[in-house]
Amino acid sequence: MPKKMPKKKEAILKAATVLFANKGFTDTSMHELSELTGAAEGTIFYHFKNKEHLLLTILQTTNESIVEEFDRFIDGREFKNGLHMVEEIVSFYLYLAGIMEFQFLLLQRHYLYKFVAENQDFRSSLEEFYNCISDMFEKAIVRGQQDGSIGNVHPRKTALILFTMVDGVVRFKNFNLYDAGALFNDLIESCRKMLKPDGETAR
Amino acid sequence: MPKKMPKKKEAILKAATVLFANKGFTDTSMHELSELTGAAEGTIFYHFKNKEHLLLTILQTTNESIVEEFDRFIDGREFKNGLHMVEEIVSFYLYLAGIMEFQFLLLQRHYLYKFVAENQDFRSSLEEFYNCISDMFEKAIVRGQQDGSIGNVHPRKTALILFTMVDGVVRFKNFNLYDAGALFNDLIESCRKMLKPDGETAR
DNA sequence: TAAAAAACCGACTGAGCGCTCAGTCGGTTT
DNA sequence: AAACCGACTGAGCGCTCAGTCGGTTTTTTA
Repeated sequence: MPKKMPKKKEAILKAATVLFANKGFTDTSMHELSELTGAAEGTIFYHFKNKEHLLLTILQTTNESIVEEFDRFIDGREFKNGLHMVEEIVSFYLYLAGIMEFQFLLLQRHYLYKFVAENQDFRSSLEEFYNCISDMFEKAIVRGQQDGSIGNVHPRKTALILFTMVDGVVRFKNFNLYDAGALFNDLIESCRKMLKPDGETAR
Repeated sequence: MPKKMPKKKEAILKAATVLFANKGFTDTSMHELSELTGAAEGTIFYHFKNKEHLLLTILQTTNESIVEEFDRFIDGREFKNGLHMVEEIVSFYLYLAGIMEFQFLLLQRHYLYKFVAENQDFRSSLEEFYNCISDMFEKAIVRGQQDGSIGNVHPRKTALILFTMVDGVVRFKNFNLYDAGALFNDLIESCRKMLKPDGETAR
């Protein structure tokens, strides 16, 4: 983790994350960013060579901190079986999406994909995030199939479906359509039923 | 359905739908739109009083045609039971999201929510769309619980989870992350398992 | 077929944008 | 005490944008 960062630089990164997530890239002006942080416009360009590079920096730090959070989560925990691990990943994803609201919102915004299509650095960061999540689900499913807590499903495809599910719930929450919390129990229950071995009775 | 529309007006609506969906609202310029349609910039403002009103018109026609498609789909079909109906709705949603790619992409773009928050007309259109889909799922679930094809789940909440699932898959497809088609069979199978009555053996 | 109405045109405007740059300032090194 | 440093400043430049306006062409109507 990079420490010792100039005050203004840190303030700019923080404010820009919120603005880029809420208002979008083009709809956020450097002037607005300068007013909000108390930094002069020139200061922003002193720290970041241009607007796009500011976004890239935000995307990279966001990706790093999310991947790091998940690594720490997986390492520091014992899961009694694969199914339980899936459930915990879902919970933790929703938890993180709550406390890192703006970062997750940013990752879902479609304008990122213009940059991803044109810039390798953007692509790398975003791919790492997506792979991190889907690999985690896949590992949990494979483990569950070994210990018998999960039935005979296609690990990769089912991992992707789980990912789209939690991602969809987060999107609904970010769009202020529905409260993710209210759906939590039913979501976990749905996952259990989706994954449980054939012929078993639901809990 | 409004017929008899001036040639250029129709061309503008069509092109703007694609541009607003792919590039976003702010990143689409009226000049670009004028070049692409062969209409002069003045013509655009002759038909639509400003850029925002052009977007609103697109949102309204999009919403109307999607709701209409679903109404026709539900009316013109017999479902052998509630579960089957859920499966068919999921299929049809994915089918529509394929042939109306840009309209669905537009509906998912986050910048819409700035307008929704500030403008009642935007809000009405978007709410109608979301209610149409979730109500349909809910009705199918309730019917399934009556005919015994669906187990004891919370109808509304489960409807929302189904919605977030298909919506999530469409988003992954629109982001070019994964192919929705490759996930189709596993998605339907997941829905079946999620919904099936307790104690039954999977097919 | 002439008049009226609707559709269309494109040069133009001024506000706002990203970004530059010459320069200030307090602290460290030489 | 001179030289150098990174952090920061804000006026200003070149340019793009949404929206306007006075005029022309096409279509409808009487």
